[in-house]
Amino acid sequence: MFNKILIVEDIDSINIGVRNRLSEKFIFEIRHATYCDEALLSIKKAIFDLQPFDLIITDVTFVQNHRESRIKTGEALINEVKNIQPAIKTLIYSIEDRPFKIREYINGLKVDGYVLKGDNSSTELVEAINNIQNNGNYVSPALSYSLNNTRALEIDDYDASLLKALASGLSQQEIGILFKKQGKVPSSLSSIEKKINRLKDYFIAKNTPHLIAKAKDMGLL
Amino acid sequence: MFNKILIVEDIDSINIGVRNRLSEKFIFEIRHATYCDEALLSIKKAIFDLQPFDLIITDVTFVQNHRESRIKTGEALINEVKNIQPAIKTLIYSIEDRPFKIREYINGLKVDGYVLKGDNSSTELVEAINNIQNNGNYVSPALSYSLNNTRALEIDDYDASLLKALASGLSQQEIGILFKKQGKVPSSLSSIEKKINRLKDYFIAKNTPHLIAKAKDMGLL
DNA sequence: TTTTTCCTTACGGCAAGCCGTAAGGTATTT
DNA sequence: AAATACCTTACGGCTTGCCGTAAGGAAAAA
Repeated sequence: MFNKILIVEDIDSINIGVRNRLSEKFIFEIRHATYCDEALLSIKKAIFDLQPFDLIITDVTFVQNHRESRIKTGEALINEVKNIQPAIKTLIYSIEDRPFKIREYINGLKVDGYVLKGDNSSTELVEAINNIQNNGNYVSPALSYSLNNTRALEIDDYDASLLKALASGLSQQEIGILFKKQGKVPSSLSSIEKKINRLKDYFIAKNTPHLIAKAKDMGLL
Repeated sequence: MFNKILIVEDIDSINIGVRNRLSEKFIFEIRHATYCDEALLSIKKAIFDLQPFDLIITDVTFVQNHRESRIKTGEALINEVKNIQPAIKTLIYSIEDRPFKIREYINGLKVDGYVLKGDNSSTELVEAINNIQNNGNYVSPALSYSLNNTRALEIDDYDASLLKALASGLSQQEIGILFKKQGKVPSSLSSIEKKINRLKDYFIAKNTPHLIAKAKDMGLL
């Protein structure tokens, strides 16, 4: 059973709503932080006080406001938190529904739960916490379909950096030079042409600007 | 004084949070809808019952879920609501912070208030409602700076459709043909080249893919 | 009205991107 | 070990985009 959890969320309305619901359903202590640096500090202090958090619930995106936070995203926060407390359970509570991103969180970040903010999300949150308490996982039902759909999966690391290079204004030649420097292969002009062509086929894009627009729309950039 | 308000918001946590706060501070009746079609229906019914809403508080973006809603955005909702009840007060409560968009809402849509979701937003919401009750306006302080900043203002209608055409994969020639057909001027290949060039200067973009990426980032596409 | 300025259009040379073909290399299959 | 398939690279011709110059036309200033 959890004794203490931390919610990281910068929208106060959500904070109030979540706290309300969770304190109806659970008896653990609920703390919250409105930005990532504050969250990390709380985690550290809790460890020092020998009363560590059992679970951290965090959003991924935070609005940049007056107070500068070193850690900008929930993703970075989870990484840092796991460095100092590897056994902590993690749950992402976000509106982000792009499969590509969520796969990153689940497979790369190894979060225990992913709840999509929506019209039933506080109920899902309760269910997710119950699962995680029993060492299980949870992913919002609305996402299971798109996660099993393989479409975005076929874009690999190479393709991603190629798109990124194009979006940052590099010419095909410059990309070749960059990739050679980075030891990325293939790096010849010819191969880069071919790779871009494959991407255009894949996204059904008529030319490079079109490709960039589509990649942006799909959240790959 | 307001007697009855409607909140349109599809994230339940926010709904709970906002309701909580507003019912502490005000005595008016609070209803809510989780999607736009439901909201419009409530507005119509309230008029029919001779107990119309005084204020509608709505988000702009809604996640597309199982139940299909004809009206997809808060923007469209406000338009339709004002058609049937022109005197109703309107307030947008959203995370959208791109100046270009917000100008549209305030100048085009003539909303009475715009509150940015953030770590102090429920307090702002209270202040905004107080202002609007006295026939005033309200815009979140965090936005006043970027709204007065003229940068994005210099992009006119022509530029916008040019960017859109590029993002949809048209070649410069094709754009010329399209513009001729639409009676848009200038439409010559040469002028289109020049206009694109101006945009690249403006956005400090090295080439067209780069331009599209930047335009997307700034929310112009 | 005349002058000036700004905008649109046309053209030509050069660079970048596009596309097909072909050769060499590497990994996999048999 | 040989054969096959796949990937990387190279090259040439063609199209598109890029950039400067220049001429014609419309609106604004004098």
